[in-house]
Amino acid sequence: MFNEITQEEAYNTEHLQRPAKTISMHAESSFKVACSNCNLRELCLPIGLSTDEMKQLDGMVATRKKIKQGGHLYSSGDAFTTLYAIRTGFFKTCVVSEDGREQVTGFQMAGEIVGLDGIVADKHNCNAIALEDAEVCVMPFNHVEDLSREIPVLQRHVHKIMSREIVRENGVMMLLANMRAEERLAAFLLNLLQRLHARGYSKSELILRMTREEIGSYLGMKLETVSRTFSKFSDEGIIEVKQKNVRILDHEKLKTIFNSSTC
Amino acid sequence: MFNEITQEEAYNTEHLQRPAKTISMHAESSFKVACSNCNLRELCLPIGLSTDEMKQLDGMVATRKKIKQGGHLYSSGDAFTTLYAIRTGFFKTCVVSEDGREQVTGFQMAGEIVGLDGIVADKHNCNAIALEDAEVCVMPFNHVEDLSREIPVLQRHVHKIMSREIVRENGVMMLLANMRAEERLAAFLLNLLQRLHARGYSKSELILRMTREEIGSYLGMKLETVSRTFSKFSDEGIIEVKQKNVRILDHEKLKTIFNSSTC
DNA sequence: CTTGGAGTTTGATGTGCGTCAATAATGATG
DNA sequence: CATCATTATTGACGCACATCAAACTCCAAG
Repeated sequence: MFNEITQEEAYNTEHLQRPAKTISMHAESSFKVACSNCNLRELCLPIGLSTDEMKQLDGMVATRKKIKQGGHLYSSGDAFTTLYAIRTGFFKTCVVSEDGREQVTGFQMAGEIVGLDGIVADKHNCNAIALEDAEVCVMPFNHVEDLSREIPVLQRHVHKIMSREIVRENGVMMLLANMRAEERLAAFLLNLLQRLHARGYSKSELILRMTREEIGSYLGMKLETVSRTFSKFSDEGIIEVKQKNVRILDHEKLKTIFNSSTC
Repeated sequence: MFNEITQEEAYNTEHLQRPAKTISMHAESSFKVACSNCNLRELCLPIGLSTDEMKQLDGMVATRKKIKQGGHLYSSGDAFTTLYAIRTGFFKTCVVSEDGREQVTGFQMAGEIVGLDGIVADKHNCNAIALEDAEVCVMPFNHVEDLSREIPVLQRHVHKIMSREIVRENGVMMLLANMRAEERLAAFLLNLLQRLHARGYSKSELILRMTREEIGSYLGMKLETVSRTFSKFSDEGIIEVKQKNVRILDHEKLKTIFNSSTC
């Protein structure tokens, strides 16, 4: 039987020293908006910063900004001025073609940086939309660049973040061009699990913040196929699915599906 | 979108009367290896450099390197130390999955930068393979970073190059996830034409440096489908195809195919 | 010249996923 | 609580592209 996963349960595992609640309490508390105080600094910031450098960095975040579920952090065509570090909540980024087709290009969670698409043309190339109520750190890009020139380890960090995005998208291209529906969904789940695990969440259950249609868009398949594939995994005892709640029953089998050329 | 000329590239168009052959002759000549002498500097380098800054930049390229057709500029897993600017020739980059499936992630030509995938993990994530005899400028990444800290306009340029790659890959994701074979091939041809045109080549003919299989890998379709789609375009009087040579007869129709939701 | 291999084209057939449609589950709202 | 909109599930059917197969072109080596 599938017991419903409450948010609290899913968000609270033995690995999690800092549950999300605490983070948002800090945000409301008397602490200054400063990276050096931030619970997410291991995710956002480079390691090996000196105390002085950390102090310099505290100026990087100009303000914080709250976005309601469904709200746009930025939209395609908006002038680009800042990057955003996600503090809480879940986002999707998507491009829209001339004829109106939407393509989800990624899902982003706490500690990840969005807005990099805007640098090349000084305007954003996609929409960033909150999939749940969220809060971000606003980092004016000029400021990031100024600090990068002062702090080489930050400079390298910025380069790595951009390179990581390039490599991620290479992986998505492989996924879209070569893999079948089951492999895509397995890859998607494993990727989400791994990133959530790095944030202290369970390796065996997760709550999907996005709809089947959004998953489908990202994976290049129709929502019906996403649903069917979930059902298939469920029938095979690999996962338990109840709407947005997913429990992983056979992590190994999921991995096998992911990198088997079952053709 | 996918085939849009970026602001940065657009300004080059009028300046480039010289075909690639002239460039490689210069490479053999007595000119010192220096960006300030390079015919491709409008493609590789930021605009608005002072004479002093240009002089500083001349140190960026450590050496040049020739790669024979089929040779690897770098391979997946290789230690990352340098970026490469392509001087002459044509490259493909491709990732290989654990089970051996190859995915072409891009085709690169003169003036474009390869190697960005290596930054995040200090080792390369893909193979870069010459599709014809080629020459590249070797730019040690430490050096690029050092100079970026000195020259803000170079720093911004590096960021733009990486952002451009991210945006390009967003477009490819749209292509792979949403478009049908004809749209993909039309997009591919238009993109190649636009980039070649920015380098002084004809808008109405091109020579494909890659095989049908490589095109197919990039576009997420089988080589037979690539071939059939070429034949279809040919039957419809949109292009003329003779092996690797393609002549565009109806540029407008190609554009229509590209962004029509013919569904 | 001939030979062989790599690349390409084209046809016949199969299939994974899209499309269309009906129903169910869920959450939001008054 | 009832109502409605959104999201998800499931089935029946069709199609775009993959697969399999054969022949053709081109070019390099002998």
